[in-house]
Amino acid sequence: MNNNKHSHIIILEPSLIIAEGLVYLINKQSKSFEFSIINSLEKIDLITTRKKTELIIINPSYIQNNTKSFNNIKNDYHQIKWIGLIYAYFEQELLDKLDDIITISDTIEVIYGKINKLLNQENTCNKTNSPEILSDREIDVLKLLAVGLTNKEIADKLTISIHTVISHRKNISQKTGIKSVSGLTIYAVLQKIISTDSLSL
Amino acid sequence: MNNNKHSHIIILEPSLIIAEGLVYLINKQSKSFEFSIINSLEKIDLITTRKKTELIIINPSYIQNNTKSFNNIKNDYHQIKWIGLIYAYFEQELLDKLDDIITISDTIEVIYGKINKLLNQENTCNKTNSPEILSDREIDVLKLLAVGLTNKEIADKLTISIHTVISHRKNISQKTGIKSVSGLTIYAVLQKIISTDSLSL
DNA sequence: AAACAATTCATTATTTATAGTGATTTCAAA
DNA sequence: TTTGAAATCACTATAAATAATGAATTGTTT
Repeated sequence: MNNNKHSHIIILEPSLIIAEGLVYLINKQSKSFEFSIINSLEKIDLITTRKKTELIIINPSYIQNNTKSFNNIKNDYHQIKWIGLIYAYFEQELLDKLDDIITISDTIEVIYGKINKLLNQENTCNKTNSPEILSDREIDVLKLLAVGLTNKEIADKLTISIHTVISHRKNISQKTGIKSVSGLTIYAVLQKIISTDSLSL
Repeated sequence: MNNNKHSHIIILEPSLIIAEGLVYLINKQSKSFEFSIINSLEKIDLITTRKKTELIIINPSYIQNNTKSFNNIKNDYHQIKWIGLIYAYFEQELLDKLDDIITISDTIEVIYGKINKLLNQENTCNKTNSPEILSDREIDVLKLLAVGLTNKEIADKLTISIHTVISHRKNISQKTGIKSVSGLTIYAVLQKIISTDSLSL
């Protein structure tokens, strides 16, 4: 168990609902943490200069568009542990950059356990087995396909032409050997490219 | 503005983080609400018998697999308003059953505004399109659809005409509120109508 | 007997998806 | 520097799915 008084945790999460809910629940488990809720990677610097931060709980979307900044911060502050807070689908490659992952469906016990585990360990790198057959863009397309969008809708969403979407789908089907939408959907679920959390339970 | 003291709100959301975060933020705006956080449709009955509920904030996944229960509750308690709390993709048909929608990215001002708007209006009924469980034949069709067969192939397999298959599919989509093949596939998986083993790779 | 749900089949018009074949640009690895 | 993968876009022709309406038959249930 973590005995440090007032370990400092930064929460980087766009939804205030989620951020405050997390703070509330962790506080209910233990008063030994101090929190800063922020909404951009850049603000990490401001906070860490004033206060030693031990853990950052981050919505991976902040990394998605700022991989460079993220890597810089990670290099600057080796001691900081990173936990991904996820409630949508993210590429496995993205999640691999983090030390651990929690989801909004996790019980507070699980979350609290993971936090303490990270704060009390020196180093544990995790590597995962991602098939990596599909390219980034193909995964983008597959994600949208698997939630029911048509080619046209996917094109609009990704701001590319429908021809490109069709092209990607051709490649996806070739690479995976799966032609049907239903097959690709199940593939996406099994590969954790999409989540059924939203539908289950 | 809502002047009722202690309006009662039920929150039906699997993620405690989100539920508690929502309560925290709404409370910060106004102390005039009382909350019950629950995790199944069935518990609505228990609570509403003891306390008059005016609003239910619900994660639509609870409806997806229990459309029947949902409709029953909606019929039993006409006065209750429903707000969907979404952070994943849901079919529009599903969301149409609700009076309004908030997302976890919404600011508390937006959320608070929507709650008050609903609580202060007398009636804005939106009709429900009575969905029921699928018939035997519809399940036959869904099974084959969910493993990737085309309508024509399904027709051949069931030795019926393609018109009949299309007819069944129309009914399936109406009953479930799910139009896309991928959505129906996930539905079939979650309903254990098919197993992911059949297509695993 | 009347009402109803389930199953079956049909037509027409329109929208989407698929198959096949190219092509250009960019960027990283050999 | 050549090679190749990734991402982008295009054209043609065909196949498949959907929407809107309609209807006949067989069973149950009331």
